[in-house]
Amino acid sequence: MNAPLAEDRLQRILNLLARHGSLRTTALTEALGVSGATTRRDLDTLERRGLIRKMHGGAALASQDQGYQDRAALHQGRKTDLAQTALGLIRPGQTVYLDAGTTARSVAQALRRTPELTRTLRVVTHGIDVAYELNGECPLYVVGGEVYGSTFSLTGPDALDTVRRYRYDLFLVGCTSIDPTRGPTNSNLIEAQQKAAIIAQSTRTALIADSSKWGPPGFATFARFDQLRDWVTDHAPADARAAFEAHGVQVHQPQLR
Amino acid sequence: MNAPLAEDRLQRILNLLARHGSLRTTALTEALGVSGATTRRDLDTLERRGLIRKMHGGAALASQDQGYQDRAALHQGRKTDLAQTALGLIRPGQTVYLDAGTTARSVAQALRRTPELTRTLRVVTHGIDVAYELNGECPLYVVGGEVYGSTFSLTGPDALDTVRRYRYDLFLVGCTSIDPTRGPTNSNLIEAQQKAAIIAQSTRTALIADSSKWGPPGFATFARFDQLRDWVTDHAPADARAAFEAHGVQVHQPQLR
DNA sequence: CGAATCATGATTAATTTTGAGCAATTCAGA
DNA sequence: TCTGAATTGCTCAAAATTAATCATGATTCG
Repeated sequence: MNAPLAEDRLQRILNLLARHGSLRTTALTEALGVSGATTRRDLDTLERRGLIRKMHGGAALASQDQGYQDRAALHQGRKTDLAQTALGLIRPGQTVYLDAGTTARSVAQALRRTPELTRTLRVVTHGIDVAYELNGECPLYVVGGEVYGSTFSLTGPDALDTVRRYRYDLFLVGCTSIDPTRGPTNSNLIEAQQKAAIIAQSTRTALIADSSKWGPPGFATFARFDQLRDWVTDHAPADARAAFEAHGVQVHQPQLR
Repeated sequence: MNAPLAEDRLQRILNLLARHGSLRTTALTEALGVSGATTRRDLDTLERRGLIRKMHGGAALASQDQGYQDRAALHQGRKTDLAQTALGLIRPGQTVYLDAGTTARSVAQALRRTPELTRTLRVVTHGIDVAYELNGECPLYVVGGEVYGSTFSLTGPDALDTVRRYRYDLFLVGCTSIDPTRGPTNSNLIEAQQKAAIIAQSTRTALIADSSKWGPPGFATFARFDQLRDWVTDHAPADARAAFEAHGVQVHQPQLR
């Protein structure tokens, strides 16, 4: 008998989701004729590939292809929770280095919503969009350099130079992916170099990366696990959590809902 | 049967609020068919994501991002003409230093509308908003420094240092006011100092300032008239034009339609 | 052929969501 | 300012959902 292969089943899930927008796990289980465990595993892999968004009770398509802009809002919601959790690491009066990138940007937006804390900070960044968000909220320092197109991030020799001239209490860093054996990586070499330099100047470094970053090997490693003090994520798979905690990294997740 | 997911309920709340502006918690509870406790919890998470504002008895949509767009809309019409005229001074392949401030920002927007020219340029700036506008349009260099609150502008010793390390073909500079006898002025001393430093590194400097700037005495002078090569304005009163041309400054105005 | 790997299903423990009850707070009218 | 009603925040327990572990059969590879 030629039972449907796993890939076919995945495709079927995508089709069902495309038709219905979002579905409960139980509904999918019934439709596919497999066990709930398998359905959930399938949803895991689809989420790893960035094709869907899992939530308690079911899943929805990740791309906003069907004109449902709420998918973007869902994705945004997760990032917001992540950002909010990251705020918990910040103490009043600190000098915080905020990375560039969409994750850092959502942290900046979260900061703007808590002006009591933000006013007491000094924030340093090389992200144009981050600076834009935080303008006027607190003492703000922007590293100079060449703008690297898609990420709104300032890099280059000048940026490295500047970064090395100061010290930071806390570095909130993002990444492209997390290599289970080598640590967080970035697809751009120059940015990775810059992150490494900032880590060297920081008392404490916290990695902010959602669970989809775990697994796929990246290009340039910019930190060993033991250089991190915290990992802020939406969700920590068991193996990931173990890898981090084995190096003494504290794992933080959104608590309330 | 496919019961709606929690996230879908959140989206529904947003849709309802978008239609009605604000709603009582009891009305929402009834509309959603869940308990009051759940409704209140949902409102909590939406507020934590910064999407709504909760108040006693109900909730409303959070005002979206107005600080940004208000400023941009200000003086839009005239500034656009001014910016378009300024583009006439730029030659393909040049390295252009673009000032910070609302005037420079509208020049950046004009540049974005003429990608054929912009692609050939290298732009340097210390304006966060300018960089934000031009991101991805051309090689872009941003000077590092401390953000000076309201103007999105990067200043300070690092900025001065960096500025002095390079040379620019054309400096498009704005100002707070033009003192008829002493030249263009800025209300902020540090910014004035920076402008002066950029002028020293530039082959050609063009002042962009609408006619309302003419007359009122300002605070810190950053250039003498004879250091300018061009004045781009919406309208040049006779005495102003005379003052500029007496020092060999060319005056540019938008051509009347 | 045998060992190792993988996908799957079942079981159990942990987590999340939800609704209800109760005290504290806020609001509106006298 | 006082009072009563409405609203909110909180804790707790029940139900649903998910994660982790293990056993089983299929498949792959040496």
